[in-house]
Amino acid sequence: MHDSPVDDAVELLQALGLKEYEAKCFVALSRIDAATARDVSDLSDVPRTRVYDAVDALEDAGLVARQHSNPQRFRAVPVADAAETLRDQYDARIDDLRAALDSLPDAEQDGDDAVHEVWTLSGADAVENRTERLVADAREALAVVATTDALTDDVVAELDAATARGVDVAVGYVDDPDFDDALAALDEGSVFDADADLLASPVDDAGAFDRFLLADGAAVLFGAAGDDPHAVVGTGGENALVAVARRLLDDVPADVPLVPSQ
Amino acid sequence: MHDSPVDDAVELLQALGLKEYEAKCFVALSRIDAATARDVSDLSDVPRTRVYDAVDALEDAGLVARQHSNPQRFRAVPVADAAETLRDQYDARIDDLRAALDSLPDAEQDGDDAVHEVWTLSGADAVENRTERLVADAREALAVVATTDALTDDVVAELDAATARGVDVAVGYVDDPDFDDALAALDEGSVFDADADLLASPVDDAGAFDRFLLADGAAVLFGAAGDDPHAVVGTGGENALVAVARRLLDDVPADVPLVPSQ
DNA sequence: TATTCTGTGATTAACTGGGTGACAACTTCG
DNA sequence: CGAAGTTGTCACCCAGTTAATCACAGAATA
Repeated sequence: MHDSPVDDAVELLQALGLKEYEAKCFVALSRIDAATARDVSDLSDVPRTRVYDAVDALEDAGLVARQHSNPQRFRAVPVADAAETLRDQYDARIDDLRAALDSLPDAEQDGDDAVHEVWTLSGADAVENRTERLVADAREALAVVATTDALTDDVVAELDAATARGVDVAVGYVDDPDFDDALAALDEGSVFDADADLLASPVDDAGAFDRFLLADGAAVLFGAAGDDPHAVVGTGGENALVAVARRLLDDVPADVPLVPSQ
Repeated sequence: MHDSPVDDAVELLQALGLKEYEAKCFVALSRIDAATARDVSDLSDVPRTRVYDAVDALEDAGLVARQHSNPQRFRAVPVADAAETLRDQYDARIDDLRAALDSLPDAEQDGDDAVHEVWTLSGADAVENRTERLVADAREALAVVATTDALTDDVVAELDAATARGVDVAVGYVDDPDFDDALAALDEGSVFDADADLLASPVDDAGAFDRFLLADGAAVLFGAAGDDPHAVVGTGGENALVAVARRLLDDVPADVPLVPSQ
């Protein structure tokens, strides 16, 4: 069963950094035109004496307007404006963060350029971003097998860009009616016939992967969606993962370039 | 004096919801290519035994990749990817929030349509959004006096849209070289010559305002930038603020429509 | 084998946030 | 005007979280 919209909104606001009381007060105020502290308390189960604290914070965050009368009356900013205000604040913080991280003093130590390393990565967004980056960083050859779900617009755009800059892109064909649509933007010549079961076969006991990339014969990525989205990435030509990758692509036509043709 | 970039980044990450240890570990990892728990501890002042907890959380958030060896090695996702991942997560939450708030059950009680009310609003983003909304909601007449800083692209776009839908828009001219540029998109006929000191005069002891809007003779907004960005908004034709508004616009040419011509 | 290091767990202290009550100032109403 | 109720501010307590430290078994290294 599903939570009520009220609880949903409260939880989301808390996830966005508001305290429980603040979230409840804002939701209550969003359901009413204007209200006193008592009204808010009755509608939100927040103790009346604490409504004032919560509303102070909401006012500072730009989410509530206040009428300085006695009794005071509060009003929530319109939903669209509240969402926009929150988005503005987070965008600003993230921009600042980028700047701060970019200007971080380096602390490099051992130039330990290990050639064969295997890393794991968690989270749907992280997998998506890493996938795009791997495509964007490909220099000469790129093989991809992925479900239609994994081929987001952004990924396809990166594949396009890779083709455009001269990378040999080979996208494995998966038996899915939507697959052709997803790749409409790509050159047909770069699509080959992949084993439909390839992605379904369990590589480890965690489950099946939904995408698989091999770039320049040196960087590999296996990505899994599902409850626990994660990816296994391998870097370096000596990597054991590369062997696995080659093996999985056994049935690729001979003219599909999987490694740099140097 | 200013904090170091390291401290800045740590604070920003905490503002974005990370714990202190998580933030410090991520910053440390961002300064180095790959590192063991000990390396991270040395570089971040986080107790070594707690680096593991922190990195677990960072991995779940998609901000850190892990090499499952002994000793384990950790690597921060590239700055651009990290920022993108965080932004994706917040955008998704905010979209969900909008949906939840839109489907909130109403709890209207007293149809207490007070005609003269004065509200205050805090925060630069909230003021900006409220300004845009007031312009967007104008139906017949709109008078604006603002500094060039207050006339953001979005506000000018809204002014444009208002003119396009038949609203009589009157923008007070402020003596600023950039002012003409800011209003290049607007019809020249809608710009009048305002008293340059109008915005500088202290209306209350909080300081000067940087924008002033009067819509349909019924809605008023005074906005102040500076250390404590806030706005005073008045709704309803009977509002005392409207009188103040009219008084401030004494020197407006007679053909500038300040109230609906009904 | 001896020594050092890694990774996990338990434990404590400090802090934050939720929850309750006291109380003076103010409003309202008889 | 006085009584009764409401409002807004504070102080306080308690529980859950998080920072901080220690103990220890297994692994790696010399």
